[in-house]
Amino acid sequence: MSSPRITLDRSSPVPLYFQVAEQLERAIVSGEIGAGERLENEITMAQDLGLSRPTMRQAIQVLVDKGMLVRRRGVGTQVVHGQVRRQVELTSLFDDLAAAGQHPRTTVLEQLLVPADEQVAEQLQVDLGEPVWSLRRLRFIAGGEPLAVMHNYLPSSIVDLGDVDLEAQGLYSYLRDAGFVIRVARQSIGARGVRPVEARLLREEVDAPLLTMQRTAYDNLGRAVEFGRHAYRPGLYSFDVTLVDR
Amino acid sequence: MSSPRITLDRSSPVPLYFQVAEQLERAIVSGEIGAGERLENEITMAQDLGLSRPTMRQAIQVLVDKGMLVRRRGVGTQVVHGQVRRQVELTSLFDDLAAAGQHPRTTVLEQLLVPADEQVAEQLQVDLGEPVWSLRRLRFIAGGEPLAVMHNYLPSSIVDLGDVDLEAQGLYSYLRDAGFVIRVARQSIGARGVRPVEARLLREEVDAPLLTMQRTAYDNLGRAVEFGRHAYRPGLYSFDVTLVDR
DNA sequence: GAGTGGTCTAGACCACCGG
DNA sequence: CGGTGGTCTAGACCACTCT
Repeated sequence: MSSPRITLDRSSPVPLYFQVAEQLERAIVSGEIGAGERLENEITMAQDLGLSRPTMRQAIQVLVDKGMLVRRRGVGTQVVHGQVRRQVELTSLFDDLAAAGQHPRTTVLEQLLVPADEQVAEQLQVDLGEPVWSLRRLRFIAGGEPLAVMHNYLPSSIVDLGDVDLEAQGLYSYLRDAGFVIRVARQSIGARGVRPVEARLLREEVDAPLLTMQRTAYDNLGRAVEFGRHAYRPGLYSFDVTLVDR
Repeated sequence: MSSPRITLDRSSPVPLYFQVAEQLERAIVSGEIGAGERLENEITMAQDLGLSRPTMRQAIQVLVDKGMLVRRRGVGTQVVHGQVRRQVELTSLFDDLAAAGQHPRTTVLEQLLVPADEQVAEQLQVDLGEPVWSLRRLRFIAGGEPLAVMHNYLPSSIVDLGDVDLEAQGLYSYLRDAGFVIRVARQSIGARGVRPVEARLLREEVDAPLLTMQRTAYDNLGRAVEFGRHAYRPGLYSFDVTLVDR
């Protein structure tokens, strides 16, 4: 039965439930609360912190959703076994790698307006043939090895990529700066053989397998903001997903 | 501004927030509430249904977590654009396909106790060399085409696979029947070239790309129940994931 | 300023689990 | 049976967005 020390700052703009969730998460990843260990019950924890029970529950729910805690009615809440993996999050590969301490380099191969093909039109909810930004980039990891070919499409009606330097910053980072709040993304992950052009860019053999990802991202207005077709070298990248039953 | 008709059954054991979420989801999927359309505000909806606002919020939150709704403070709640895709859920491939109306056939290639190798021992939290169930299966889609080679490992200390017919039912279905409640699973999705044995089983060319998935599943006690290394034919299968920022 | 979602409180009753 | 999480109520104040 574990009860890590948690401190609250009621003058902070950070919500109380989030402060609690953050500190609980730190206690779990640091090992202060070990795998399989049980937490103090919700009501006691709430009282100890001077919080109401719903607020305490909200804090715990955050970690349940991350797959770090498991609740059982009548029994209690405990830490899931197994090492904690970093989650796939709503960032581009650039931010992903930057966060992981890598220093990714990017080459822009193409950045221009093209007419939307059928799939792009459908995904971005624009008319067939309507001009959309086409952005093809080659991404390298720290050592200079090519990692991925990324092809993004953005509706020209809501984004202007004309003057943006996407070798200096990631696409998602730019979109955030431009005021887009990405809330939802739908990804489909598959595999296929490398194509000749890609083989040259990625320095792969013919017949090499590639990991592919298609993604459509939506902002907080529900609009499709970006659609991408990407190909990764499978030795250098994989997608980690945590599924939680609720 | 849309307000679908929702009926509540207060005598039902199904939670009220869930009844609301279900009916809202149906209204969205069916198109009764169109993409981009705004919902009535939380307080009004709650009053109309005779619910408290927190309960109404909980119902909406379910659909926000599924990536179907987007909330904006000061503005409202609206339906995300784009067609709704079926989610990856905590079921085995068998259940997945069965639910999709396919009738998968399965051949068990191997079902015996083996000593845990390093990766299995780590994932299942058992000692190196400890006996674990090794289950190798070949899965076919309706037409008889081979779809995937699946290799699962289960700790013999908590599961007994000695007498189980896993050609008749899926692994996850069996685990549920045996009292295991799978709550969390961590998956890693990648790609690689087909191996000779697999090529024969899956009727693929040499050098064909395969989609791979490793998964460790945990039950509601936080214990690792199953670890699997699987390979899929990419033309026949892909992983669809919805990411939601919260 | 009016309207929205975001957070928080202080209770209540219930369903389920274990001893 | 006692203890736990699951659900639900009826409010409150705040932050943000739009007009």
